[in-house]
Amino acid sequence: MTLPAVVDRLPTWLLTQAALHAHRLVSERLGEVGAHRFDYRVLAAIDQEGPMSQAALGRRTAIHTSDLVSHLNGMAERGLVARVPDPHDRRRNLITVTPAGRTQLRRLARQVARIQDEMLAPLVPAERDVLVDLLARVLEHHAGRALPG
Amino acid sequence: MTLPAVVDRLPTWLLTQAALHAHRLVSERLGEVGAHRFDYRVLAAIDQEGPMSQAALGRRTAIHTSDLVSHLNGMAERGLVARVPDPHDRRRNLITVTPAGRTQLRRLARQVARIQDEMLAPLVPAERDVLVDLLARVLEHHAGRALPG
DNA sequence: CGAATGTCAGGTCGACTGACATAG
DNA sequence: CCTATGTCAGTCAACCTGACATTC
Repeated sequence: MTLPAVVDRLPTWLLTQAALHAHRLVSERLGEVGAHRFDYRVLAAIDQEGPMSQAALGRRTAIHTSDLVSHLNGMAERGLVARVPDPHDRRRNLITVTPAGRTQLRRLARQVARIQDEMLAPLVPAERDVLVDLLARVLEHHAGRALPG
Repeated sequence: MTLPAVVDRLPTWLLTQAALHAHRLVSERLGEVGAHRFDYRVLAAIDQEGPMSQAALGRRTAIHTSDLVSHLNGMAERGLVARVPDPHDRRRNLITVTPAGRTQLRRLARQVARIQDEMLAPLVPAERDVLVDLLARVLEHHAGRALPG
């Protein structure tokens, strides 16, 4: 492939292009095990922090509330999560992970680890850490503003 | 904002999130000067390498040919580029930059530089170089495969 | 009252596919 | 004949907006 020399070293370009590849990889590899991109984020968030409302889950996972609704429908149909009414706040559903969801989470965690390795194949471990640190700092800087929803 | 702790250090997550911010920044800041995201890529590519066919331009800029058609329509209407028939290959249009296009290119180059600075604000120059290097290597590794079109 | 929650209907934009006529 | 080019119509997935009823 002929890379656009013009723009070759532009951070915003490199980021969006790398993210495109990352996105494709994740979608493909998770699709191979019958999962959607969002499944891992959702399962891991609840597994780690316990059942929470859809609004809280959306904030945690940066999935827009309106998208979360239909995706939780799908995950509930596949038996991965369940909605239980919050006894203390009747507006809320507490989203819980089913046993099948926990099994799937373990499988996805392995798959996700493989995906990271594939994504960063050309970098040695120390370089991967550096990349992650730099990206995390950039992200933290921008996280304050402009998270709509 | 509450960042998703689960996924906090996952490269693919960090990349897609950072790219989201980058994308927003670029679209907003270029919109402010009446330009589309693609304008800079297109103008810079031709300015740097001379007039070329739409197919070649698409390869250079990683803009899909079918999208390029309509965007070039817009840029032509705005007087930034012109299509001239290639005398040696009657299938081709050679895309050329008009004087107005060159003026706009200079303006956009300045704006793009500002955007990079805003994007990488928390990093010192040496760190920015490291980030760019790492991303470029990752991208080069993935560039071989899966560039559809 | 004002604010948060879950739901839905829909809009926009970017990446992509498929078809086609024309030319090499 | 097979391939490349330019064009168009249209799909698909993400991200986002706006509205609404319910509950706090």
